[in-house]
Amino acid sequence: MFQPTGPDNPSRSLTEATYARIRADIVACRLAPGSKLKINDLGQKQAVREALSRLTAEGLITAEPQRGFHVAPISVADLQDLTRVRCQIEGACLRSAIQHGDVPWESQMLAALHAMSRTPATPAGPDGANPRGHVHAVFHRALVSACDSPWLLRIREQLYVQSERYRQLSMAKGDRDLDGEHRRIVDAALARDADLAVELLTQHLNRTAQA
Amino acid sequence: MFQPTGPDNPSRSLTEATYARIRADIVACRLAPGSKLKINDLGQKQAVREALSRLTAEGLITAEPQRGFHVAPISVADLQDLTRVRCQIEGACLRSAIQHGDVPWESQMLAALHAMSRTPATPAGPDGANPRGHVHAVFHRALVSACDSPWLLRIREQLYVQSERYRQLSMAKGDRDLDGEHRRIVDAALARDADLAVELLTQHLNRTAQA
DNA sequence: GGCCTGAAAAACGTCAACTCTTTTGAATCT
DNA sequence: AGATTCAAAAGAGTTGACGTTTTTCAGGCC
Repeated sequence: MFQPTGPDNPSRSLTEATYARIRADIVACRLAPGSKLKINDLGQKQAVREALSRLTAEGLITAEPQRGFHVAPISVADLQDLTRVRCQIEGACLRSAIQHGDVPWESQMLAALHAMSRTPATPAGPDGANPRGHVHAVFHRALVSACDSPWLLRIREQLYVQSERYRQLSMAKGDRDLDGEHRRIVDAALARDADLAVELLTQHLNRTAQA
Repeated sequence: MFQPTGPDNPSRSLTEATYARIRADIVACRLAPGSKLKINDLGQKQAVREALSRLTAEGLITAEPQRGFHVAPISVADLQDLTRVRCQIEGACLRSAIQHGDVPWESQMLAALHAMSRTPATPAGPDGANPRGHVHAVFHRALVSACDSPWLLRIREQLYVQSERYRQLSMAKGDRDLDGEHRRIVDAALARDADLAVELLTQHLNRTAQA
């Protein structure tokens, strides 16, 4: 039979592909927050329903029985709350990573830092791929990759995805020295100065939320 | 977040009901950790698939394409990690609740405390209903209900469900003064002594994890 | 006896048709 | 005009059947 949709089809199942596509559309705000999601327009019904169910549990979508699905709304209050919690969680992850980090961890951070400095802010490919957003996610993940708590990392990932939606909207405010901020965080982490690193990270997150 | 679907609460949709049922079965360990889940045995296929998808995103189930679903495994390492993170999250929730709590919050706590002291540890109804587990969940939710951070509460709820699975297994160790521990936490909360309340809560969670 | 081979059976994923609820909009009544 | 009612349209939820992949297990080979 035919293995559907997509120029490159790495996914094994249609459901998986549909899930990834809709999720990317939400995170990139190509699907407006609060807007209604019409199942029939999104692809094969079954696959879509399953994908939306997963996204519901993830907090990117809200569901009401017999009334369909909506993209989760956003608000300044939500951003403020989200940022505050992220500072706590990411901070805890970073502390743990600094305590347990080994050489591969250090290498990963530096590699991600370099990749980011060499990736210009391209205006979003038409296929939906966003290289800048991707390296940014990779960097922040590398920063905490040595954290020894799977649960903390899982929560962190969940919150990061949420923040991505706001980040997409505040783009173009490119007057910040992002690379410099990242650089200083890495320096503090390499020096194993947990307090300083967490402080810098907190400032970084709070600054990002100003938009 | 989630309203259990009992016999008296017929859910509007089959999917919703199936989701609630399977979830309850996992939390109560009627579905053994790590065991394979056969879709055809669980009910109508579509509803089951959708329910399992949601549970996957919630962390109660693992999924591998073309290979079906498994109940998420449990381990001592996972319990230790989970407990550590829970102390942090529940602690943060409790601090916020103590800071922002009003009279209705105080009332809720006392009501839940009383309900628990009057609910004996019944040996699990045949319909799956577990009154003791329910009032326990209600109490811990009431404790932090005045927390002003929706995200913290959401994370807390997620982690609580996970811990419920372990709690089910460690039942019968009824030689602890649970009501007393709960009582002391409430007293500290009412006295607005955040440090003491969090300390007592941490001890409470850690003791529960000893099993 | 242990191991590889391959066909049958089970389970997973996909699809199209059907039913029921919600929504919409036009005609009617106050 | 504004509100109300009811019927048609749209969309959500459910069902059973179909194709594909994985797993099982019996038979043969080393």
